[in-house]
Amino acid sequence: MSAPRARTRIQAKNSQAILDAALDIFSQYGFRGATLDQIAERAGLSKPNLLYYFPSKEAIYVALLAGLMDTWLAPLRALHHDGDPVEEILGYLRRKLEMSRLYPRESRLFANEILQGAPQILDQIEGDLKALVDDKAALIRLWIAEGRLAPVDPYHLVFSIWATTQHYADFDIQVHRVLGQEGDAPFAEAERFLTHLYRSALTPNPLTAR
Amino acid sequence: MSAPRARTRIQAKNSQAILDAALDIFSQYGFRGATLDQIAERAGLSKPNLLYYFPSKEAIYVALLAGLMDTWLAPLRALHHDGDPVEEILGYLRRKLEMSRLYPRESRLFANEILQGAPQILDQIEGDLKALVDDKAALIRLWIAEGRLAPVDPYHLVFSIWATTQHYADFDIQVHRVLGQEGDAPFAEAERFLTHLYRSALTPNPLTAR
DNA sequence: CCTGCCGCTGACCATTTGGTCAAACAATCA
DNA sequence: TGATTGTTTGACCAAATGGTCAGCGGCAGG
Repeated sequence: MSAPRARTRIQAKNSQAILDAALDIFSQYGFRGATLDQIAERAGLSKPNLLYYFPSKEAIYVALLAGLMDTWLAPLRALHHDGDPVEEILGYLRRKLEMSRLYPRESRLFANEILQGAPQILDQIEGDLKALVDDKAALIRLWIAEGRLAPVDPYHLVFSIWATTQHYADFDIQVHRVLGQEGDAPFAEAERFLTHLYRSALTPNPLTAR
Repeated sequence: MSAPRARTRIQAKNSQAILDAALDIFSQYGFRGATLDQIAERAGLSKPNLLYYFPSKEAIYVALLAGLMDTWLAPLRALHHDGDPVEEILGYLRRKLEMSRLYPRESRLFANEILQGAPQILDQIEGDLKALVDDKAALIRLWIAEGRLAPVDPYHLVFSIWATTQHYADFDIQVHRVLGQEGDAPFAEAERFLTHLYRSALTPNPLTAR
């Protein structure tokens, strides 16, 4: 997802391989549960060679998280005042679900980081993330005041979209086993269900609209 | 949540203290990331003393998970055919949210286990869990066929309830920081929001009902 | 009060783990 | 080609980690 700054071809290739392998391992076991040996083996490199490219285990982890937040918030940033409010939010829902489908490891990495108390990204949560959500919450309140959206708590609306979409990445094992399915089929079904869910709840009631 | 079988008072007290401490640690760091020293310190016992009560780290972890699944599924089991379908599902939603409020550590332990590939509970997921969801999905389909519930995919309805309710336990740090609140206030707000969300989506439309 | 078991501990052990380093090896460029 | 820079590795290290064990103290029942 994020390409590291590199001077030579070999550097670009190997540090990318390291980050990719580290994403596999960290997203599954969390920072503490992952080992450099696991990452090195998955990357096809020796452990000392890993540490030639990154100074420490934590540096790899931080490098992964560094680029993640921006990418992760891009779908919400794209929520704009123009257009129909309900369709705007449904578009956000679709983009977020697509993120879960395309980048499940990143979603799990994020989940693991938060479960462990968000030691690395707490300031980003209180800073960028909170600011962005505050901003979009104000927009949603505006839409509600205009009668173009049913009156709902904008923060919990956003939380519920995060929860439902990331669930398909973070708990995909459970989803697949319960459904008895494999592959991306659940995502298409989820999109249909969630679209109905949010369209019902967000469409303003014409009988009570002013 | 689950009391271990014990013969003496001291056994009961200490193994309970161990399980309580282990729940703290495992739910935050996952199985691999947790250490016996952490658990021993939190339990106020020495590490050899831990291993006097449990034969291994894994045994503690398994003991925690063993009782969890039943408790975790109790709210869904309580979904019955009697009563109004919409209110039944809203009741399930409320019970599940209450579980997140009262037992956030258990929720995180479960989340961590699934993130790591559910090595210990995969068979329970494919067995008990799937069977229960299949059963309740059939009930929901019945309600839909009777026109007493809007037509929705029952599996993804359940998934979305899991996702939205467990989110407030698993991601509570994020929720609290974004809201700038502390304590249980988010749960009350979430209940209001989610009630509206699901009531809107599940109430059958009288215009299209047959 | 003494005997035997339960509870507990310090010392110890093997393995794993994050990390270092000197030296070997490969690529590049003047 | 030779000098320089970039890349890789085997050997090694200290700390952390899961686990063992002999023994000691205390409490309980006879």
